[in-house]
Amino acid sequence: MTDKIEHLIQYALKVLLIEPEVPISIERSRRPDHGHFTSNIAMLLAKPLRRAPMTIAEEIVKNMGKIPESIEKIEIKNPGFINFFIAPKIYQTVVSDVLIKQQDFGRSELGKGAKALVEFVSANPTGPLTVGHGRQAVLGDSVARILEWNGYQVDREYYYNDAGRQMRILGQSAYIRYRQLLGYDDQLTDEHYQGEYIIDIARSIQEKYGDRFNNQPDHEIFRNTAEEAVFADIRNTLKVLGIVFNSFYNEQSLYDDGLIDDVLKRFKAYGATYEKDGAIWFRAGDFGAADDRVLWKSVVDEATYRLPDIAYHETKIKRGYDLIVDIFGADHHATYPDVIAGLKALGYNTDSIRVLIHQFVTLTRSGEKVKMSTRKANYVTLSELIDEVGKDVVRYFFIMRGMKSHLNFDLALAKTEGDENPVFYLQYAHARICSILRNAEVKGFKNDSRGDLNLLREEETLALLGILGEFEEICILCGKTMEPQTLTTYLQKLAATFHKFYTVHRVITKDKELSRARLDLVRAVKIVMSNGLSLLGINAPERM
RNA sequence: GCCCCCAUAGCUCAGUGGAUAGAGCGCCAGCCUCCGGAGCUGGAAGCACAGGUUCAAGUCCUGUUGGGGGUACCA
Repeated sequence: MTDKIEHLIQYALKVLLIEPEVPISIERSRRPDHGHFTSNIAMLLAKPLRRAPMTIAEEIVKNMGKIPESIEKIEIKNPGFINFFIAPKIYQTVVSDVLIKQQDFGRSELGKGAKALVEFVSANPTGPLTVGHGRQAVLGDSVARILEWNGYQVDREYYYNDAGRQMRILGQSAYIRYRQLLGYDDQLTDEHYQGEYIIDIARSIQEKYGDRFNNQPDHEIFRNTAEEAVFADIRNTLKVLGIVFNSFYNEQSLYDDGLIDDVLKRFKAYGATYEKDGAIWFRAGDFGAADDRVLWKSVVDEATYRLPDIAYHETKIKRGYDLIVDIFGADHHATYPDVIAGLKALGYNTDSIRVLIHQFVTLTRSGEKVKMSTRKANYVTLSELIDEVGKDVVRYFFIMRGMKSHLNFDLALAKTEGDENPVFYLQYAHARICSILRNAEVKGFKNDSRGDLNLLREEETLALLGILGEFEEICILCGKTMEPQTLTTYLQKLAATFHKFYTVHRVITKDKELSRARLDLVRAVKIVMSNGLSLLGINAPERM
């Protein structure tokens, strides 16, 4: 539709011998009395042409040539908007479009089959996933789903660090708990992981091997058993949320494959490093980052996390991904410029990398803030949260706010079942439609019989048709911005418009023709709602 | 000190530079002879502050204030 309108405007501009320096923008009107689409072209041209926008608008409208039937009316409104009113006939075709495409309605070819890698969660296996990880998990998975929907070939990847200090401490924590089980009075320090799960891990070692590893604090069994147990728990939690990764990439393999040495060697060869105080520094400042950074420590003979991070990202490029999406929490926002700088130093173009930074989750319980720290173990785990409120509510809560906003997760509110939870509003709309359709079947309406869509013309009905028509562009918008929250806002609007329609108009009436048309309409709403929810990984229930 | 994010209704949040800023919760007043009242209708109530850019600013820029996160040879 916007194509047609743009064509009309372009035609008029040609007649008027105006060459616009600005792109012609056509938007959906926000208010019904401003038509369905609107253009501000006259106002944009006012300055270069040095003429009043109203006059320009009038001339454009006068010179559009033949107006297609699909456009019912064109109005000019102060201070120079050109408003287009679309014929109901055009609006009504959305319904048949949805019914034909079914579960594919809304897909786009934005990505043109390009390979995309979405890296998210990437929590080190030192403890159960926290509520904070949950936000990232849901965000990342939703972004991945949206990209797939828009024609990308998407892989989900989890990167974890199994080579550094944190894992050593994890092993030590397990050892100390093991010693305690053996009856010694070893104590954990603040540095260690305090969680109950460490005791379980220690117990499993003790049950299997007794005191065989006593006095062997550095034995790999502690670290390995802990890592394995924690990872099994993490995978399980993610699975419950409906999140499945294509690959888990571990830091150790970068060392094993010699990639760390290789990157460092090239850095040195390119003169991107220097030595200072016995450490090896990267001239990150020369490649767009704020400050130079240490790559190789002097106090211990090992790399800082930046070096493997850079090597890891190089593999993403080498593995042939056209789009690389990194999802980080706000606490990591300072690290990605170093990675970008590192890749630039290695000679790569980094335009294909999109870094999405999400803000923190503030967890409140009975009005009190709960600080989340894996080490202190005074947190609510993601898994506990899912158990209490269900997967759909968890997913919805994490995605219903923009990623740049701090997310206030009120446990008390989330735990209450019922109408406080906005996700039910969407699911209810879907279930309600299913109920109508069941009812229709009982009354003898066939599932595949189509009605005369021309009968769909009341105010509330046209509003619903309009919302349905927006779905495709919303999907594309989400694909570009990678902000799934736009979709939740849309689905809320869709549900609201449907509920309003429902209260005003009966779907199944004595008028068979009208009933058939309205059944088509609600079937279309059901499909769009279901497609939208599936992009967020949320169920669309038939009954509630 | 420096860097990043945020500030919209009593609370939690929407709002692709456009024309009268929207929801939910809470509060007040209504709507079931009829497809699911987990719904619908109406009411009170708001863009932190000060400049600037623009025909047009909640939206962009600068500053101020307030909150969160960074700024490590932890990740």
